[in-house]
Amino acid sequence: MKAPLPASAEPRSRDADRSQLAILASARDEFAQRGLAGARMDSIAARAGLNKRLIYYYFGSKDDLFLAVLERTYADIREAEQMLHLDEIEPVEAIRRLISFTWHYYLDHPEFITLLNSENLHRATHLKRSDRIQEMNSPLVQLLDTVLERGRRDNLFRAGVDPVQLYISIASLCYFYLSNNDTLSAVFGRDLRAPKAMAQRLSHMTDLVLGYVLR
Amino acid sequence: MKAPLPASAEPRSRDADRSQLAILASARDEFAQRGLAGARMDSIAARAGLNKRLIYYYFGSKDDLFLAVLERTYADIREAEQMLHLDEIEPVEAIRRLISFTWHYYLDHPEFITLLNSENLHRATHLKRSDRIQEMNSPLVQLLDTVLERGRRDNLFRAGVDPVQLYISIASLCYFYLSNNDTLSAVFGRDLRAPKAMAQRLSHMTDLVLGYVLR
Amino acid sequence: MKAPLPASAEPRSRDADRSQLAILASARDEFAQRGLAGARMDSIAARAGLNKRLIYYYFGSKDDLFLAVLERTYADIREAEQMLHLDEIEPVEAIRRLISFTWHYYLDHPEFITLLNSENLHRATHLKRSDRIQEMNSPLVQLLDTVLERGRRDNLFRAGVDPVQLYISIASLCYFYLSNNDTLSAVFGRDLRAPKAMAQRLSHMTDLVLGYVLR
Amino acid sequence: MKAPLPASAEPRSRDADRSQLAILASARDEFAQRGLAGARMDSIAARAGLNKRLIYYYFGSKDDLFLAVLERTYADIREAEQMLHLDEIEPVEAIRRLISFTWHYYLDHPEFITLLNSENLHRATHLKRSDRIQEMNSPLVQLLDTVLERGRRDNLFRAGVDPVQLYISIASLCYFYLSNNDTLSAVFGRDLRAPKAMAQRLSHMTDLVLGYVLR
DNA sequence: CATGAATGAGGTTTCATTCAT
DNA sequence: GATGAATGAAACCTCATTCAT
Repeated sequence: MKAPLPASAEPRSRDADRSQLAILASARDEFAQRGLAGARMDSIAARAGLNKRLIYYYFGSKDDLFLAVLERTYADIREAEQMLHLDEIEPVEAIRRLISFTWHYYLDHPEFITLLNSENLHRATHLKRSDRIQEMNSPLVQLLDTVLERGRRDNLFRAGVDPVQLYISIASLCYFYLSNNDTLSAVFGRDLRAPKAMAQRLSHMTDLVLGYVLR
Repeated sequence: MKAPLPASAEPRSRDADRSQLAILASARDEFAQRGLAGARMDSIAARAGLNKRLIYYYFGSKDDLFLAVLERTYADIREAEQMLHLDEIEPVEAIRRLISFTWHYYLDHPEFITLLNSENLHRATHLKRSDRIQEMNSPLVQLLDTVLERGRRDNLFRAGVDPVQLYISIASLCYFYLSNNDTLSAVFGRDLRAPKAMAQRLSHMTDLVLGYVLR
Repeated sequence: MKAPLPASAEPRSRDADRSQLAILASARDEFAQRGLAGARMDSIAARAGLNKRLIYYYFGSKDDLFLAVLERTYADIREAEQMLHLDEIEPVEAIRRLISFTWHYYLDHPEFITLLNSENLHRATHLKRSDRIQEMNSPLVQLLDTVLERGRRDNLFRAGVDPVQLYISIASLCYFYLSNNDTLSAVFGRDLRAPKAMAQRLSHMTDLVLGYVLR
Repeated sequence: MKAPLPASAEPRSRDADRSQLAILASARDEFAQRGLAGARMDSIAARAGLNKRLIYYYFGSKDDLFLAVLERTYADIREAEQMLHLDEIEPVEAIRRLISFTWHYYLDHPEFITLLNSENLHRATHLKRSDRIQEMNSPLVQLLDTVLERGRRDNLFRAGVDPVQLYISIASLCYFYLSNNDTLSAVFGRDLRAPKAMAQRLSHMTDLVLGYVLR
């Protein structure tokens, strides 16, 4: 999950690229762990093993850096989604795969959740400023639409299911359980992160969604 | 939405209770708007119309104040839940009412969402320190269990539904849509807060859950 | 050493006297432990088990309270000195007794040392303001003079010993060892508070002074 | 007396060493004048002509700065002691020189006394944390031992004199008179700082110590 | 490309003291 | 006589950012 970030476009200098990537990676971790206000530019520099001044040289400001991290975060998940190939498998299996993918992606990328929470606390002000905002729209919604359509045509799925709503619901089910795990565990007095609890959750979510879409 | 706590009064009130409540109310708003790290003690004092020193006099520190706000936040929702009386209505209606309540409570109490997000960013460290943590457990889980049981006995509901999982799922569906509304709206390029979208969401969530629990 | 302070002159109210004494005692301990700047009015009130406002009622301000503590501290040692009766014993024994008394008084009253250090840090500004400053002059200097005179007349002691200088020297030897005990122990790497070290110190001081005054 | 550390320079010096020395020098003066609790970081920065933030940049905290000042204070006196060469002169003269040096060092370095008093008020907690504590042990104790041994071999000095005790006693006699000068002057009602009084004191101390060590 | 030095503004917290009863 | 409530000033310390090399 904290694998080296892939290199960007045209390389000017190996060192420059490496430095920028190191900053992005350490910024992602720091913002994810402490939130935007809680993150420290000093910590980001220290984590990256680079001078603080360099962050400003490459990214301009804390907020701009945060946006850069967000953009990369979205790029990463969109890239991972490319591997799903929901259009190549049968509808029920496609639904299962989408739930499983969403679940495991959030699980493997906890920074995704806390970064989005931070951005939502800020009313998406950074994202709205982004030039690449249209690239962030998931192609999965479109794909899910065709999956639902195929399922319905096969008389398996119910009609009238909105793919956007379903996509959001699947995200909801996975996201909330993980994002609120600590408070839920504290309040319920049990460890919702235990392997058994995790398996039960995935199973429940799948039952819930399939119970709904299947006729 | 900020009803339970009375607004701050004229200064020099010499009314300890009123001062504490005013601080709690303004702290709740400030923490909710800016997060724990982003909140400013100065702003909290100003919002409450009281001297900053008084916050420390009554609450000790920023973290202790945050915990006090969390405790009250949980107390508020638990109190609201008392009104639901899920045990007095028929199972399908009870499910509908639970979803509707959850949805509208989050809608009317946006601070609930951001406060919990802040606490989860901090791995529930404040809550774990609370003496009243056991009081935060929702009685709804127990009630939901009896609802499911009644539904099953009437041959309406499927068997084997875990009330904890279902309770979390209903919370998930409502919470995520609202908590991530800004980023979702930005990325999808449409206003998910529009009245029509909101109505569709409530309808979808109800269909989803009922589609699952009904045989 | 922290024995209840003796009651003052005309009693108005038992409670009033008791409160004032409690404040003085707790102030003495707080000032002694933390110095004037380091002492906290809150702590003094808490130690005394009384309301902070009462301190101002009785003593006016932190500095005035400090002076009150100093005055009492001097009064205490002057009172203890009354018991010495140096004029009733033979000269050599009188010298021994004076050294021993000084040593043990400082030992039993560590607050004496730190309070005086605090006042010296402040260039004796409080004492100079005191009305009772003349009462603080030790009668021992006068007594020591007669002791030295008797010793010289008996042909035991050398002539020309200034009683003020000797009085200060005896105080020096006892005071410094105790006041600087912690830094000395740290630097020398040995525990100068150990019983054996303490006994050796008293013995050395006695030898030093007697070695000087005896012909 | 404040010689060793160069005075602060023009701002924007961009000279790390000079800045650190300027901070140390001004911190030494501020701590010496007001004690640890009474010292103000603002004053230290102002005295040094540097930004307050820089103090934290270089020294971390008020307590760490205080320790740095203490370490330098000890280093300074140890360095001065190097010049004494007690092993190169005859025993009686060596004793005289040691007393005179101690007296004049304290006289020229009043900060030495108040800094040590502050550290003793804090039970040597800073020193105990120091890595360089062993460097603070005075080589004079060892030298004094050989002086005493030589004097005894020449049949001049008495036997059985503990060099540690004597070293401490000499320090006591000089230190206390100066450290407690203000309260003593106030109580005795005479100016113990007057040149004549100062000369008498040095003379008395020398007589006292020599009267003891000489057979 | 890279960095150590430096800073102004502002952060949380503390303090002696006063107010109102 | 006694107290809880309240405060303005200032304390220590932190932060994002810029300077100078």
